[in-house]
Amino acid sequence: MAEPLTSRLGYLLKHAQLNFSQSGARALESLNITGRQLAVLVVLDVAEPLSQLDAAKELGVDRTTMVALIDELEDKGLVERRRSPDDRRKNIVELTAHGKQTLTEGERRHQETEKAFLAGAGLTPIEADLFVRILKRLATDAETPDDQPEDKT
Amino acid sequence: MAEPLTSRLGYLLKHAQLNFSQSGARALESLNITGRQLAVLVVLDVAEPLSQLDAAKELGVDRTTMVALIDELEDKGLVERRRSPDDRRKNIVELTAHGKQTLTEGERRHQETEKAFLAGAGLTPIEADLFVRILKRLATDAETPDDQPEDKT
DNA sequence: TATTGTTATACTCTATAACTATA
DNA sequence: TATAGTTATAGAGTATAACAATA
Repeated sequence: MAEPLTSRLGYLLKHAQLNFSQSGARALESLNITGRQLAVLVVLDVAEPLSQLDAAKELGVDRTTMVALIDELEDKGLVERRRSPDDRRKNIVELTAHGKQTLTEGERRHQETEKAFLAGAGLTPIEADLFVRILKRLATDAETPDDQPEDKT
Repeated sequence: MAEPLTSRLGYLLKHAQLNFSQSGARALESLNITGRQLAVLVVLDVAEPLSQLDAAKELGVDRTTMVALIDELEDKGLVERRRSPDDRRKNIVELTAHGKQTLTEGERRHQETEKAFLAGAGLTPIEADLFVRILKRLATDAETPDDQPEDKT
């Protein structure tokens, strides 16, 4: 009758994401960071150091969430907070030497994981490239027009 | 330096999924069910009615989670529990007439949402089809080989 | 008054442990 | 003893409200 669950787009996106994040977690395990933490390091690794709020906006999370994320990274010695001299309300967050090393190696593993993930599903490089380009459109075209069909039940 | 966040596969999968589930939620809003609840109805709509545990396995959730899901659906009058005569430990869960109507209309809207979502990103039907086939492989090829690279930091 | 970081709190989602009734 | 459903509880993950320091 109804299509099987495994052909539903929502299910597929969710489980593809789950599979990938598990692969990523495995790859980062011995580096002692999570994928989430690596993403924060990526955000923070810019020429002009960011405040916590800037980083939060960049990552698309709340500033209260960013407090906890920075806490974790600081506990591991990967970043350091310091008061901004320009505006003493702000914490400037910068990578430590250890943080930079971890970022470099984490990124290497991340790239490797992406390649392995796409190749592991038997995708040719051309297919993989097409897939990622399509995915990018679906991830960023935030607003599909609101059709809001009539209630016919 | 590092690739921008928006080209990371994990980020793209997560946000594509978020976008889609928001579209789905909007489409189902006036039907008064969530995407999750519709998925449960899909699972339950089979010739041989399922027990709660069977349905949980089918959906890939815990049996305690299924209790709450069935509670919600029963409160809305979409399903009914009855004790299995064969094994009185089991609850057989069946769609009510209202549940069947809701499922039919929900599925119609869901299909419409999928089409709109893929078309909305400017995908041709051929691209959309290819995308879904690739996604299916990525969602189901659960285990990528564990490379577990050396710690080079 | 508004903003940044922080804390306390709450809410969602989900799983584990323990209870009950059945087998 | 084991299984199905249930409840209580706890753990992520994240957000809202309130507070202190600063602007």
